[in-house]
Amino acid sequence: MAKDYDFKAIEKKWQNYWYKGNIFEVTEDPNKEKFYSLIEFPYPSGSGLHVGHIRAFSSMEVISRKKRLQQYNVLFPIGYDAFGLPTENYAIKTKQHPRKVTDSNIKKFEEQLKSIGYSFCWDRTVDTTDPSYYKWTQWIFIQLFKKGLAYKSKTTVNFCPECKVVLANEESQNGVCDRCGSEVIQKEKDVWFLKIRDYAETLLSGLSTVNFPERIKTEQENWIGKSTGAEVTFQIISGDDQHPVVVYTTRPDTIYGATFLVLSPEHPIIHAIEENIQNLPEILDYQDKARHKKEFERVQLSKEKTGIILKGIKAINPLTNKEIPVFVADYVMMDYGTGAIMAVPAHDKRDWDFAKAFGLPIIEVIKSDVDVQKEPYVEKNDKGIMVNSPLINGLPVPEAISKMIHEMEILGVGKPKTDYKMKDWAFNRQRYWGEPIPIVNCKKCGQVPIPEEQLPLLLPEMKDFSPTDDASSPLSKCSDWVNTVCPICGGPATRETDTMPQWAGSSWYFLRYMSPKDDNFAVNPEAYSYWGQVDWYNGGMEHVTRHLIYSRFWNQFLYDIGVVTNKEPYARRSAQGLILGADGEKMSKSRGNVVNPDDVLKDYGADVLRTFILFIGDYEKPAPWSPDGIKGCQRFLSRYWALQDILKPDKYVDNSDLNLDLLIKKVDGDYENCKFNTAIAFLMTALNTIFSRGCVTKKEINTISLLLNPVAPHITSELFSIINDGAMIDKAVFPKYNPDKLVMDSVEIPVQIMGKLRGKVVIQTGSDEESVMATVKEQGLLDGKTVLKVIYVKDRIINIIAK
RNA sequence: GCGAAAGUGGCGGAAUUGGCAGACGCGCUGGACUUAGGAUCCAGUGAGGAUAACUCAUAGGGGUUCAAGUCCCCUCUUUCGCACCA
Repeated sequence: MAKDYDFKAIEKKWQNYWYKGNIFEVTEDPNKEKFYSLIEFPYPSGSGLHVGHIRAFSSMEVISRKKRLQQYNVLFPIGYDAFGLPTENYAIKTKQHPRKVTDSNIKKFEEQLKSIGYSFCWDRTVDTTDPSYYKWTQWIFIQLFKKGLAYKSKTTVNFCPECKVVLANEESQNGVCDRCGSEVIQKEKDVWFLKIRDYAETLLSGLSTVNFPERIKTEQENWIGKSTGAEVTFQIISGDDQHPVVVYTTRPDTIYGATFLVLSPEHPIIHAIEENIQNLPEILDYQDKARHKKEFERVQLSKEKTGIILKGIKAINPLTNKEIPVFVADYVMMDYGTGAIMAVPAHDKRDWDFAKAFGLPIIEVIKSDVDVQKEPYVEKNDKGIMVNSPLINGLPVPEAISKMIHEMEILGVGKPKTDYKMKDWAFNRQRYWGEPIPIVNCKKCGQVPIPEEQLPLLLPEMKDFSPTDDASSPLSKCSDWVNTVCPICGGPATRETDTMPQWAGSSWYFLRYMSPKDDNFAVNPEAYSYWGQVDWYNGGMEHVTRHLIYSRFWNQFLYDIGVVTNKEPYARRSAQGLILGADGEKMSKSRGNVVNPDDVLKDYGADVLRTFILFIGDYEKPAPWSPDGIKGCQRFLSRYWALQDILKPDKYVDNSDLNLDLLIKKVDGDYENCKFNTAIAFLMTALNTIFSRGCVTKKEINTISLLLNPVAPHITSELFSIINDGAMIDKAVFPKYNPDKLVMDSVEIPVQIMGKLRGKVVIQTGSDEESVMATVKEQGLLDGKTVLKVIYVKDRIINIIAK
């Protein structure tokens, strides 16, 4: 009998072999095919690794180890996305420097990751807060600035009074701060933006060139929110003057049904025509109220339409030349389209609600069975036919749209227009622990990027980097650093005191891994030409509309300026599901259902933890942690260990019950498709077969060891070396299956009579219908019935229709 | 409201894409070995039925088919994403 498996000692032994020997480090080797597998690098929080990380990393860990055994040159790097608020807040609270906090957190993460046995290329570790890294984050910002893709503009921003930081729209959904959950308020500020909207089209079209799950593509498409339509100019009559107001519509074909115009409360035209607005005080009051409603409130209170007519003001429908009333209403948003709409109540729910509330005319322009006076008819299938629309009567909607746009162009009142929901990326934060924005403000020269040879622009050393109450950056308190000279004219100038958002460093880290120590390039061109695209990137669904879009944007920009040669950074993307607490709820400290991986490691060891996290369920779906379930994986691995006790020379073993070729095909294929749970289930079944047979061959142990090695590398390394006189499993080759040997000689198939299961017969593989029927009769399954019809699916099933 | 995905034993989940529903694991029941069992091994385990034949079972209802968890129609539920987007 083999000794009990001492996971503590054996896991330590192999980790030493891997990490001291640096065996996962790779160099560009043109003779070997490369494989670049990437995980989302962690934020090194003080609480350390959680089980969610382990699920997220384990998929690419399995793929990386498997690809190495399959003789690929595998780049599987690790790093830390270490700028950010929690570290800074913790540093302030504990009166330490964030640098110190970050370093000790990173150290802890590294120890934990190594104790799980991950096969990262440790020599390539990057840290976004390292000046040698953020030098290049700043460099990319300067390139964006030089191309006019970084600009500063005054806007109202979402401000979290708790974190004292400006938030992007993505970080303040539903009007609450993403981080602390407190209510966001609106504040007027100068804000840096990156013109991601300029890349909306290529971000959209690029999706067709990559292998992302459909749900991820859909989410990104929705986020970008492309719509096509037209801009149409209405003239507003204000006293003796006419003012053009442009509306955006996706349905220019319905313009004959446009019976009123609605302006957003913020629309600038209101100020221009205010002398002719007879009920101006009422309007000003409404504007004021709208301003105090936060954006999310305007959205949430959408049930009731409010608005006020502009008395004394009219607009002209440019197609009918009829006068129509003009309203201001907060259901129209200033930041989408043009901030003004033509309302077509017959065919738009919101316009219809508004028209009903204000007693406005409703004119049907698309034929339907619906009485549009009673409910709006919203066209969905593009099959409607236009009515009451002189220029386009009788046309189906799609043709009506293009004809109408054409007519509008002739009349000079409209033109085609494409719009996007996605807004430019607010790119600054008023915090200390981030990359300083490398721009100097000079009274004479304006905004001047600091010369590239002066990068990195280091964060100044400060004693007190707590946030200010007035929403300006802590860096503004550091006057020595703020006051500088203009790189162009040499005159006095001041530095930008804001820092970049946390998304900055993570937008290009996958490139830095290729040449993490290069001083001359963000990414070394030679290294890039070898590693190129990330072959497979796994991460969370929560990053699909932020990090994944931002980093695609940066990569596309770097492609445009010739830094990289692939337009898309990631060839394939997968996403793991959440690990929930044992109660099926999201893990959280307040619920007390958090599983600490260190405890699991202590009780079961790394291999069991790794196996279980992959066996727990469908990789892409959420799965509750099961404290009992993990025991099944522990038993599985100890049964695997016990294989050595029943090892017999090949000639004494009848192994016709186990098809190794099929096993290889299933396991390999399941790994490639993220079906880790079923891959492990197949290996369990193989062990069940072997143990019920009672003996095992060396070939079987070796095949199973190699198949299982990516999941449980320690125990398989050990057993492989025991069985093979000290040979190293990482020098072995992953097994290949023989396609000719996938089918067994005989197969048992079900026999159905009248569609009901009535028995089973064992047949030679590939038998024809006659011989199967003969077997069926032989076994008396027909019971003297008359056969009317037989449906036989080869090697699968036979169904007999009989009386 | 719009869009997407999903609903299978006590639980996590399988099902070669229309072909034996419940693989694999947990849990549970009985047994063996044990001073002991939160160790290990063996057997059983969807429900009903005399533990037999058989019948019923994949959210509910209808349909297509020799054959439906899988395809079609309707209803319900859940999760996720987007949301006064013009």
